[in-house]
Amino acid sequence: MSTPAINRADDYIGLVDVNAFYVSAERVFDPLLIDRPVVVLSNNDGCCVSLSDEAKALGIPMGYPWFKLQPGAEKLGLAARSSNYELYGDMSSRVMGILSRMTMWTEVYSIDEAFIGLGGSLDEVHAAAAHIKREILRLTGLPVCVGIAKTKTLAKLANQAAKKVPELAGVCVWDRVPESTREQLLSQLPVGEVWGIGRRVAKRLNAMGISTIQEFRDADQFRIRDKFSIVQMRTLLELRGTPCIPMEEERELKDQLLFSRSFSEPITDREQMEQVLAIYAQRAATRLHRQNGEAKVVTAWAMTSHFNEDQSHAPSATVSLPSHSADPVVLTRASKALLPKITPGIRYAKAGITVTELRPAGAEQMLDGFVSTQETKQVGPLLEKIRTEHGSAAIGLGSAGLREGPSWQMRREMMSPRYTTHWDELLTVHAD
DNA sequence: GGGCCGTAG
DNA sequence: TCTTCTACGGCCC
Repeated sequence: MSTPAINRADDYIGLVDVNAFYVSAERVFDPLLIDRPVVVLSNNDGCCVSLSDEAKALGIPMGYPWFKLQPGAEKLGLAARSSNYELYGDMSSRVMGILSRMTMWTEVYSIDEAFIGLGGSLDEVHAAAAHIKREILRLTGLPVCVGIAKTKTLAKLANQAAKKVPELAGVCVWDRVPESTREQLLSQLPVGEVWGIGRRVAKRLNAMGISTIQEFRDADQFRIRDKFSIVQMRTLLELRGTPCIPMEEERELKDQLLFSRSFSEPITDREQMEQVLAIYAQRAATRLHRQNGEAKVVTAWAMTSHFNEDQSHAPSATVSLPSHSADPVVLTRASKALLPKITPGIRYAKAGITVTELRPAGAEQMLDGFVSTQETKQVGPLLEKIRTEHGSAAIGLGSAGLREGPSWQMRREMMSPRYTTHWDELLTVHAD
């Protein structure tokens, strides 16, 4: 990614985002899902994380639990898919690739969103965005909307307008909208709709008499900073058109890496928790290794369900390793520090492994004094190679080397094939 | 620096 | 049947 050295008057920020990304990705490969209400479910088939417009029209809210929908799904004509992250990840890279070829710069913000840099007059910028939208649809089959403005926060807002106002046809250049229309919009939209203003802050703002975006933008910036934080003041200034949120440099290595999963049924004893931690630590090690990183600190944690208030327990154990490592053996051993803190009988709903103080693998290797035997033997890379070639269930260390899927393993009962990344799951087209 | 909170998608 | 997962920044002590 390259960053413009200066902000010129004809530099604009675009926010491109795929409409109902997971549902749209499923529809590319299964056209029977088009024009139907469709939801994509979270891990464990727990709740809806992506909804088609038709599903939204049925009144299904984001995050609604699937077990409550399932009984009536057929009658509603509602289709569901388990989330297929391999497919979405691959589709996402295709979209990001197109964006980076068609724009001055691209900052990938999430799996389905990117900020882009565009230059020129308002009309030129609008034409460029419309072209980008058409190209993404042509090359990937995915529908996107584009919002364009002088700041990230306003580009986000413009993107929402592009989605909601049919006349805009999916592209909204904020400064091209008549001022009276913009002001009317800002005076109607609740302040919580702004990027960066969440539920808590919105509630506190409301209590101060600030309920619309317009009222927030016109509030005293220093009062906002004092009552909240610098973050909210930046948001306010961005709404006034002053860029305060810079482009993020693409980082080779993140600050932390976390692997966590909810269980399909609660875990109540230490043996099962030990198995889970072994598997999770190995998954964390695999990801760390794939990112070419190693960690100094490992935290293993577990928690009961939020919906189980009377028995709430959230133990965690942090271990500082003698030296940086991405070795599954080392991470697994460290994660066992949690076990003594597990109370038998408590119903744990979720566990996770967080690794922090990351650095690129091999950095300062010579200064480390010694390298562990497992690392010398390259156990991690070997495990990963076997998993890649024979599937992730093929091999595991210690308690993780289980043949049968344990009872707490996650449910993914309605998963689509990995059409774009596995030869044996390619889409078959029948012509008859 | 660690723990917690809030936010985002 | 009982509610996702990952990452970051800021505040506070």
